[in-house]
Amino acid sequence: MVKTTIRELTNHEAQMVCLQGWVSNKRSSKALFFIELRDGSGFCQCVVDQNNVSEEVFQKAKDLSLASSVRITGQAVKDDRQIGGYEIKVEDLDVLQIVEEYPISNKAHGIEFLMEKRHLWLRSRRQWAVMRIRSRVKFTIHKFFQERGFIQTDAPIFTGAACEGTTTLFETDFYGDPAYLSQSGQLYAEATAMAHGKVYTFGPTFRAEKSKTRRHLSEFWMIEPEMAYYDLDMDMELIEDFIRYIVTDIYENYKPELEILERDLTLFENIHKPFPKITYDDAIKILKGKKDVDGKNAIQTLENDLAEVKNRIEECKKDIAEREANIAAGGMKKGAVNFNKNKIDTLKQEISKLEEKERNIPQWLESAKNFQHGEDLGGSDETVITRLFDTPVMVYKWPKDIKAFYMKRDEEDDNYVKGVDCLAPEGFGEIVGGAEREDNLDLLVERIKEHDLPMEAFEWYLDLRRYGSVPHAGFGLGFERLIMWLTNVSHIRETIPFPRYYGRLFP
RNA sequence: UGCUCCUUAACUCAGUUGGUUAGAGUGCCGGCCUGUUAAGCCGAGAGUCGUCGGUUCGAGUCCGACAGGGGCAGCCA
Repeated sequence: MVKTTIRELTNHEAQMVCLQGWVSNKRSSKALFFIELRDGSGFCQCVVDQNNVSEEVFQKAKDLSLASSVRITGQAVKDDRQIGGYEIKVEDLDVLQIVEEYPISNKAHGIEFLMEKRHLWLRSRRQWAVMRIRSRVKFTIHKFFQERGFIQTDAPIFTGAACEGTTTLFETDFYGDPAYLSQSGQLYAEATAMAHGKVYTFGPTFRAEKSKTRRHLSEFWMIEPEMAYYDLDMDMELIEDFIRYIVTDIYENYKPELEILERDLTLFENIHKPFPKITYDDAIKILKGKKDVDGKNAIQTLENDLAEVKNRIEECKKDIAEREANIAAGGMKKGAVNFNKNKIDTLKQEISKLEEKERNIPQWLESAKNFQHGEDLGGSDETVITRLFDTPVMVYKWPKDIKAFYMKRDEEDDNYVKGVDCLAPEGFGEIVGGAEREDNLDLLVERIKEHDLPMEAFEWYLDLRRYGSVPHAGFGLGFERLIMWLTNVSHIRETIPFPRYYGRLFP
């Protein structure tokens, strides 16, 4: 008998093994118990057969409850019906603790309840899969940059001033002086890039905006590469290689996790295609329906969506009415009545979600149709544009007034800057924001004044242009947004073990 | 911060134009079933209807304030 983990079972086929874990589900019949065990490395069904075990072991199996901790000894048997491909024929059980009543059942829970129980929720199958992917992506990011000669450098978390101005920051007391928690490491990355050539930072970032949306956190992680002697084109090329590298790695190595998450794999299968690169001006034309993408029109697509939603609401209502009539007619068995009542509840919930969409889509249409050149793309605008693509899209050459002060002016047209946003497909929206940086001292000073930023706070930054200024570029990637996109979880709160956001500081 | 929807059992939700004792499913507990994948079937227990105030003979239901949550927008990653 050998102590092992579920993930390692493939090396112990037909052998006696001992697994140490927790009960994640239990099903029973008269002489059989199916115990779904998780041990951190995976999930595995363990079968307790009355004919195979002692009376005592059978009774122990009967007493096991959800989340109880247990050591299970038995034979590892290959079974293709199981998710991990193996099953344990149990011979002995060693119970460490029987749990009275585990708060999280295998049924529906709301996000608020689950967040209160986040410390337990992390044990659930989907959360487990998300955290494994998070870990892998973190590793792969380091691998990507290290393989290409980048040096990882750290930006400070306490800062004396806002890096980019506008954002709301968390204020702390730093030996009597106000200090702010960092909202970006980019400016510091520019400094270390002038020391090492190619660098990246990977650290936590803090924003004190009172945003309660599925895309925002108060504390999140950012990756910010910065490269000396890079221009915007090289920057975009790097972004594309980087995203393709990560997506490919997850696709090739994390299929079981993607399966648990029920991730549609279209994204992963299309990732080899070149990412379209379009200018801001073209993006606006697409948004306003004046330019099609592969024969798909943005406004038309949105109108079709709305019609589809309305149709579906009607279908649901009809279905509900029929089921209610059938129940009222009588003569139905209790089980069938319950089934129909459940179905009606499900349909009602679907309707309330659809009605939310029905309220939102017309607003998105309005926003798209009335979009004025020079405005920044809003969340819904990004959704509208990226619905039309099946790979990430690069949008570059932005009006200077809506972008940060440090972006380099476009040599061809003074009104634009050499910035780029990488938008993820399937309506997801922005995951990367990057730019070639302004390397001319006078122009940079001018921009700081235009943005009304405190010049003295940027003196050290201006030194980078005084002493050996070179063209350079970089980008910033929101780590949790990337994970959210890869795993397709509905809320960014699920992509970090203990999320911090407006109204949430515990657990 | 603005708009909008919501708060009823441990969980997810029904509850019609205000009217006796408040409904279901799930979970927990008991029973049945030899292969289940959110198993199934039968049974039992479980509620200060978010808080405060108002209208009314009567409020889960109507009105107001407050608190908390979801969605969207803004801000952004």
